[in-house]
Amino acid sequence: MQTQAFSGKAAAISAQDSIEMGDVAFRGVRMRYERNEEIFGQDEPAEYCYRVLSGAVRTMRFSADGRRQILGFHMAGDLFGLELGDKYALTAEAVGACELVMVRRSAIDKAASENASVARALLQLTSAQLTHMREHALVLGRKGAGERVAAFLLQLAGRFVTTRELDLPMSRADIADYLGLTIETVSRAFSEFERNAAISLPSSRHVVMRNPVALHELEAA
Amino acid sequence: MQTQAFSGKAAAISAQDSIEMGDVAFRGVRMRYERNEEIFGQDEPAEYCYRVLSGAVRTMRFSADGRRQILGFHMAGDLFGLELGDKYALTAEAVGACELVMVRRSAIDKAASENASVARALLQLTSAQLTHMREHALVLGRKGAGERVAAFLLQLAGRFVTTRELDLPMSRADIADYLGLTIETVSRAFSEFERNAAISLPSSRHVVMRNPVALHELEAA
DNA sequence: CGGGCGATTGATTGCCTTCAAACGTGGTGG
DNA sequence: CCACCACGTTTGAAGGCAATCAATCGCCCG
Repeated sequence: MQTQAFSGKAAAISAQDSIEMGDVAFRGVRMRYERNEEIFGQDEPAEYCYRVLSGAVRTMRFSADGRRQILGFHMAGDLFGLELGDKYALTAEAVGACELVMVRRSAIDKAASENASVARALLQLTSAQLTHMREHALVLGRKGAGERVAAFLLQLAGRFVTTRELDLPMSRADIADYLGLTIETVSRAFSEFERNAAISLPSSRHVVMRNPVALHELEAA
Repeated sequence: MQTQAFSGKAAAISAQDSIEMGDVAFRGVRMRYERNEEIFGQDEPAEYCYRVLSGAVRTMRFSADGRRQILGFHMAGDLFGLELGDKYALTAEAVGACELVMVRRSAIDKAASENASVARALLQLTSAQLTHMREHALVLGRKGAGERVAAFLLQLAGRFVTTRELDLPMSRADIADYLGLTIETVSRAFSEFERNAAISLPSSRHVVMRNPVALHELEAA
């Protein structure tokens, strides 16, 4: 097994190619995926777990007749593909070109059964995802179109505005399938926010938060 | 600490008042709650974890302006209130009169850090909830009213129809807030299913699956 | 028998989707 | 280097589905 002790910044250089969980850093393989390339598919054997180095990844589920629901976007630093079962429960694709580290799940599973801090980190990650999905269920079940888009922007901005600039790695179609809307409705919401001076859109993928307070109000409307 | 070794059916009688996680059975206190009574509220300190003995419990989140999203229903045997943080992330209420067992979270946390099987059971539970929320996100984001109600009935029926009879512990309002719909729309869907001979409704809380295949078709429409 | 609450049904409204067209931009080949 | 094409985005118009508003029904309990 390729695990090794990990001690803070001392391992910073090699950490680039590893995934840290609790006390353990798992050395992995660096991979590059191109725009819209599939990383793994639902029901495939779940052999690997991934961390994003650069770019963005979307995870999603499909309904029987092909409708797509995006469940999350994963950016630099985020882990995904951590399933408990032996098959992936969802599909992952590269939003744009991206670099990932992949680590064998068997290594992580083994470590988790031997090392409590790894087990705890696993639980923490799963629990964080659960919290995110619960919040998202509230958005999908009980919010209008404008509120959903505002919530999305604020979520991407890290909820507390440090920089007011925001680069969207994903298309309007991705945003729509994440928010349970259509491309057109998402686009109209952006346009409306621009008219309200809540944001400005120098380009379709670049958002400037002109008035974050207004966005917060739009979210809870 | 009130944990004790648990060895299968030998402990069946006392298991009534305990919660089993992995190798360990946590002895708890039996509680009774009346219809609509709050069991715990969002942001309250998360002191206890619960198991349902009888009746049903709903867990939910509220938006800033008070709209309610029910995240799950918990029936006999189900656990709820297992949070990682020190506060509950959601609110739990009794759907109808119900009996619960409650166990101190501190006991479970301690056991989890000492016993890998408990830690694993915790992860398994959290992961199952995550899977459920993902599926629910697909329903909320991408399905029409009829499909949502059909999916709800099939989910309650355990997805594979053993008995065709179904007793709904919850009101139309609860179903509506679970599915992101209104009471009226849920009611209309039930009526429509009855007209289609997919179900019959001897009373508003009692559903007979007359044609499960039709329901499956309605779900994916 | 009367009161109250949950459920059903009907009529209308409104929001989001659908359908359709135009716009802009980035990339490619002439 | 420019023209053109493709694709993502925006905008407009019309339609549909679920929400809202409103009234009645039915049942449980007092």
